[in-house]
Amino acid sequence: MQYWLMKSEPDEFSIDDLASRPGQTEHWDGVRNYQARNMMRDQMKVGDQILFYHSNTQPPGVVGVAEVVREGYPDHTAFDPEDPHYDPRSDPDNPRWFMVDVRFVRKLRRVITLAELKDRPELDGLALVRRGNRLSVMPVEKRHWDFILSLE
DNA sequence: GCCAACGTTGGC
DNA sequence: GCCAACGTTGGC
Repeated sequence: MQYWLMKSEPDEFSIDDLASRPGQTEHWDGVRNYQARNMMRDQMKVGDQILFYHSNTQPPGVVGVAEVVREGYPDHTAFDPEDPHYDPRSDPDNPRWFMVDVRFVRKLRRVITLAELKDRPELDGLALVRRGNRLSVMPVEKRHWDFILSLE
């Protein structure tokens, strides 16, 4: 089993939105970055655990846990001209963008803020706290996962 | 709202 | 294949 961190802007899709979806499950659509796509298409497996991170909010930080319930499949929002994530270069016969389905596991008792995570030498090497990191999907080592949740 | 970092695009 | 221009992310 592997561990991941996924970013979402709470104004767009928050941990509470996930918890209130039917089956507490939603597809993670709209990712338009090749590195993130490759991870969702090739590496994320059913049962993998996810840190749910709120970005572009005050304060940014880890707010909950989710898990993968369906492995990579084409992101249909890329085919829909009405969708804000429409990409005419993605073809149903040769899809460019992929997504996974994730299910709510739990909310943390408190937000573990980015500022706290940056302060911790134990998290050196965590992709999230590397300078300039903009990936919206990234792997998390188990030792980092355990440490982050120990801060709760 | 600013802007640094970084990914993508497209002319050459 | 290089790289300048441009767009986006996301913290602050």
